[in-house]
Amino acid sequence: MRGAVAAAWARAVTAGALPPLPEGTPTPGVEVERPADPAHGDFASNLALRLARPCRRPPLEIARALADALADGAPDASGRRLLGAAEAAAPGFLNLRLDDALIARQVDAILAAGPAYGRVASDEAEWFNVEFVSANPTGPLHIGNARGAFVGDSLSRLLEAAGHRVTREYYFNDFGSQIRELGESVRVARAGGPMDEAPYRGDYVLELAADAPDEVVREAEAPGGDAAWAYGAWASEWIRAGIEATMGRLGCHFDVWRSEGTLHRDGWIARGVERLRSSGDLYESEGALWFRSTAYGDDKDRVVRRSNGEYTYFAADIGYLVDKFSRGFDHLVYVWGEDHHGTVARVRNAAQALGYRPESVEMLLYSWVRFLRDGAPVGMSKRGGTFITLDELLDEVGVDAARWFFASRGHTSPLDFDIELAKRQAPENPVYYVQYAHARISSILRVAREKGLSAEGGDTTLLRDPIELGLARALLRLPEVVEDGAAAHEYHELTAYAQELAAVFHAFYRDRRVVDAAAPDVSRARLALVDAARQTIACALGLLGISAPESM
RNA sequence: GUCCCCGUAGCUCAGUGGACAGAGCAGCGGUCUUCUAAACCGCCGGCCGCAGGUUCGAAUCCUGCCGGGGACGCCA
Repeated sequence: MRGAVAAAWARAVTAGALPPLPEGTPTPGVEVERPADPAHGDFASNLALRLARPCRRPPLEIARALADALADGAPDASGRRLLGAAEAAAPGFLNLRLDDALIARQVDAILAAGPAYGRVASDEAEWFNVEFVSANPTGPLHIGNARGAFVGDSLSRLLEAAGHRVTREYYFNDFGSQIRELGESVRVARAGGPMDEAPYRGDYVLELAADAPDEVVREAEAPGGDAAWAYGAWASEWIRAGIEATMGRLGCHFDVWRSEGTLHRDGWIARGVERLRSSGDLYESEGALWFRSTAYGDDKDRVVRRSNGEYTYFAADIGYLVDKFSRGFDHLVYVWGEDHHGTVARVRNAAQALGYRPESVEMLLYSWVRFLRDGAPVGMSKRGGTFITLDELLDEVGVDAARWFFASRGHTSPLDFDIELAKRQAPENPVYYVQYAHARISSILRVAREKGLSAEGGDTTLLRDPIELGLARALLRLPEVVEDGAAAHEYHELTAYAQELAAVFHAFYRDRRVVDAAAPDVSRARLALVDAARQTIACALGLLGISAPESM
């Protein structure tokens, strides 16, 4: 569509209907958007408004010239009509309407695409590494981890739909003192000691203590054995497996579980540091090794190796960068809580110093969610054990409702999530509104089958009235929602679209009867239409990891 | 102190340069003998935090201020 407008502009200039741009004027980009008001057509361009000043002509006059030029060249290369109408509107918008027959024909294309409808083939397919959650395995996932989990998985699904390849990755620390503290907590629990002396005090520590297998206990309690380490190593793996199970419940499966320990053992950290040293980005001072982050715009240099010889977390970040890029990714996405804001600059700087394109490293920071119960904030402390687990949240409000809640908000918005309110409003939640549309259509299809009617052989050229075409138009927007969302790394437009699509369907349902034994041809055409609608809703929900029930 | 995010309807949030600022929930009033009423229709509800500026046009961009959250240590 953008190309059609640009071509029309060129034709208008050649034909002398519009003056050429004066020398030295930057060419305005041709912008085409979906107007908010359907009366303004399927697409609209502000090109005339942008050309008014350089061309020294009234915008409306320019818009008229563009509309005329578009009408001249309406049939595309294959001779089909794309445009139904092109008209100028005050103050200078160019409103475009697709040809109705073309819209109706697309219903067949949607049905032919099947569940793959909405998936876009990208000209510039890239391989993304999306790293998210990455909570240390010192306790079960809690509601504080929820947003990162949903954000990361929803984004991954969207990128895949847009034709990219995605590796979902979870990074965890099985190396540092936190694991030792976890093990110590298990030891204290087994010894029946007072838990308020243990570093971690949640109920799950008691469960771990009770479930520790004999061989772990033998190793831990052996004379001269390192009890904290032995318990910690076992417990952290046990917890990690639990995290994997919780994520599986959300429909999220990580491709790679990367541990900081293996990063050290496999030499990635030393390798990364060495590369920075040879590129001259490191220096020693006060016995510590520093990265010259200020050379890349940071406000201070950053320590890589402490004076006691230990690598910092930042050093692990450096090694991890080298590790990730060595695996062939084009693009790294880090989904982090906003508390990581301070580490963004140094990691990107390190990537640049290592010779990677800075644009290929993206940090997606999400804002905190304030969890409430009947208006009162829910406290959260992993060490103190006073937290609500993600599993408990899912038990209470359900996977579909939770996924919708997080997917329908931009990740930079601070959110309030009232658990009691979410449960109480569950039936009114927009996610059920969308699912209901899917169930309703499924029901129509069932009824049709009982009456011997199906979409099979439906002639979509019979779809001509505005109600039918309005629904068909709504269906056609899915691919561009996917494309735009993936390009912007924003998925919440999908929820808005799904809701709107459901609303259009519900209105259609009110106004047009689908199954009518007296009019089998119309019935079959409309069955094709609603089946395409069902499929489109299922695709949109699928991209959000939400189920599409056949009945409710 | 420096930096980042946010401030839009009673509540939770979309909209981030275009055509009258939207949705859901909550509230009020209507609609089921007919493919699922978890639906539909109508009403109520906004100095888009405040003040300047840029623009043909600003909720959107710039500056300052106010309010909320967060980050800044050779910490992990």
